[in-house]
Amino acid sequence: VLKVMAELDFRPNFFAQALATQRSRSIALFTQDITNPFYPALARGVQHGLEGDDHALMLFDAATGDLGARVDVVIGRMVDGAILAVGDLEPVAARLGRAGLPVVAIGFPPPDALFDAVSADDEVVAADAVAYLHARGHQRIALVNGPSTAAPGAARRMGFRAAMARLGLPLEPGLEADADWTRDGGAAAAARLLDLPDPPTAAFCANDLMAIGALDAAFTRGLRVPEDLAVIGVDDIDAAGLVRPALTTIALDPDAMGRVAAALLLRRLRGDASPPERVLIPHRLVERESA
Amino acid sequence: VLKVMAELDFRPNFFAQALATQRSRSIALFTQDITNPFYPALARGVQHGLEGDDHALMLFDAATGDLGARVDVVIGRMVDGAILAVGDLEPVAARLGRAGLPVVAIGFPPPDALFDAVSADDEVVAADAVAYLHARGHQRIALVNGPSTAAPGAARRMGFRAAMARLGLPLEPGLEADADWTRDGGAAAAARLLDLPDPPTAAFCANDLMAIGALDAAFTRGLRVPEDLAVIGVDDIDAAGLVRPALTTIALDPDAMGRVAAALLLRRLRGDASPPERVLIPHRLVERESA
DNA sequence: CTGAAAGCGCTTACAG
DNA sequence: CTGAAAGCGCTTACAG
Repeated sequence: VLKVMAELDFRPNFFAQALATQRSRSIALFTQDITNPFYPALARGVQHGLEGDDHALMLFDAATGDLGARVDVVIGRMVDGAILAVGDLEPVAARLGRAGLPVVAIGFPPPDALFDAVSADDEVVAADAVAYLHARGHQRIALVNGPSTAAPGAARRMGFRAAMARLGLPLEPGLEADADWTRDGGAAAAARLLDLPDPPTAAFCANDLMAIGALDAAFTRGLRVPEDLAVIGVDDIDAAGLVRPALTTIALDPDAMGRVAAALLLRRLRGDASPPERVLIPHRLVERESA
Repeated sequence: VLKVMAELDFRPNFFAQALATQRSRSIALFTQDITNPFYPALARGVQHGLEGDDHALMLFDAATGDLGARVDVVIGRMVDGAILAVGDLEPVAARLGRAGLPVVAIGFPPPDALFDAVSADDEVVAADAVAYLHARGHQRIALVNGPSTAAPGAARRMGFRAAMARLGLPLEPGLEADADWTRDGGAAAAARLLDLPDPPTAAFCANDLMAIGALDAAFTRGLRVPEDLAVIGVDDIDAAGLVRPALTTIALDPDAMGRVAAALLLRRLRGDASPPERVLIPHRLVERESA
């Protein structure tokens, strides 16, 4: 029988199997913006974490179309669990949770969240950036953040403010700008900051794409980096080392995040029901030329 | 009834539905290396092409683990069709085709292929690059290619050789190197070329990542680009405009490729059985500093 | 037009 | 240990 199966290249019907067993042996990764190199790196990490296990990984990118609708596709047991690397994770986590799917978040969930989470220690990331800039003599430090209503923007803003206060630096609302994590958005936000009557001398940009945008804005104004404006980013994507001046940034570790997230999810799929865990992945400052 | 359904947040069981209807309303995109920015851009294009249609997109990345195994997951009607953006598409297309799944390839399939394909006109891409380098006075032009056994490496090599012959330029086997489409691979291949007794003065690199690697190799040898070595890439990823010197390259149009691929696949899913189509997406040369 | 039944292709608990 | 039956949750063709 087995021989004939092999000969005919027989493949069990996936849906019949899944319907009968009530499990699909696959998991979903929801990604905020696959076009941001951080996310492919994260996806790679998840794949690494899944090696030696027969769960398949499906990637769903949020940026186009309605995230809610994409999530609904996945519910109804299309996957056994999900990893969420999206900005606004509350509503989608709730949706998934209601459907009984285990979820692990990449990012900083609220303290009462019922799911596992892995992230950088985003407040410390921001604080490290501010401390570095301060050590270089900067007083007027701006924040170019992602939406600060959602993780990780919220945590990075908290860390920024706490560090500024701790160092006795001025905390002006006008020196904080929310953008959308993209290069263009970062350029627009930095442009607004630079056009202020009393502009900042340094900017902490909450990701590298926005930091590169800040470089763009400085260049179009004929400002030198880091002399006229120091900029520091977060992520350490490949482009950070390619751009001129090369970007000083805080390197996260998407591979580790992905691996850990996969391991946590696999543990839940094995039935583990221990309390939600939160694991913090170390970061490090990479000093280059822009600050 | 509908009200109660909405209240209970009822969601039909996906597998039961798929088993009964024999279709999943979702399609797969297989990607060679999601870490190469070309592929996220392509994925975006496919998503755009799927807008207004209720097919869900699942992304499977080939680079980690066994591609064959990933494909098998998808067979058994987990998806209704697949878009293949992988180097070695023959075997996986055959596998999918045997299972009765419509397939469209991104890339250059053999003339007798039974599936739709969309790609750049890769031979012309290579020829344009060679012609540009020749117009700049170069005679000894090297090729840093991806594996030339698979599309699009095969087509780009053909175009390279044809153009060299047409222009009466020397075609030395030693001036052709196969790498693996990565930055490191490109650097290693360029290093070998530069260490030749009579090294090339220009290199056509079949993608930007390898071209950036060629820049790396030139720099570690203290060579100036483009004076000592001119380099031209293909793709026009974001990094091409970021690196110094900025990369002269041939811009492909992954968004258009993705859209067209989606449209072709959707047409097949609607039952269209016309002969396989091959659509070529226009490219254009972007002149920057490296050549 | 409505409603009960058969069927999609598996797995698993159970009778023999 | 083997094999026939029931069940997973839908859809669809068909009888009423």
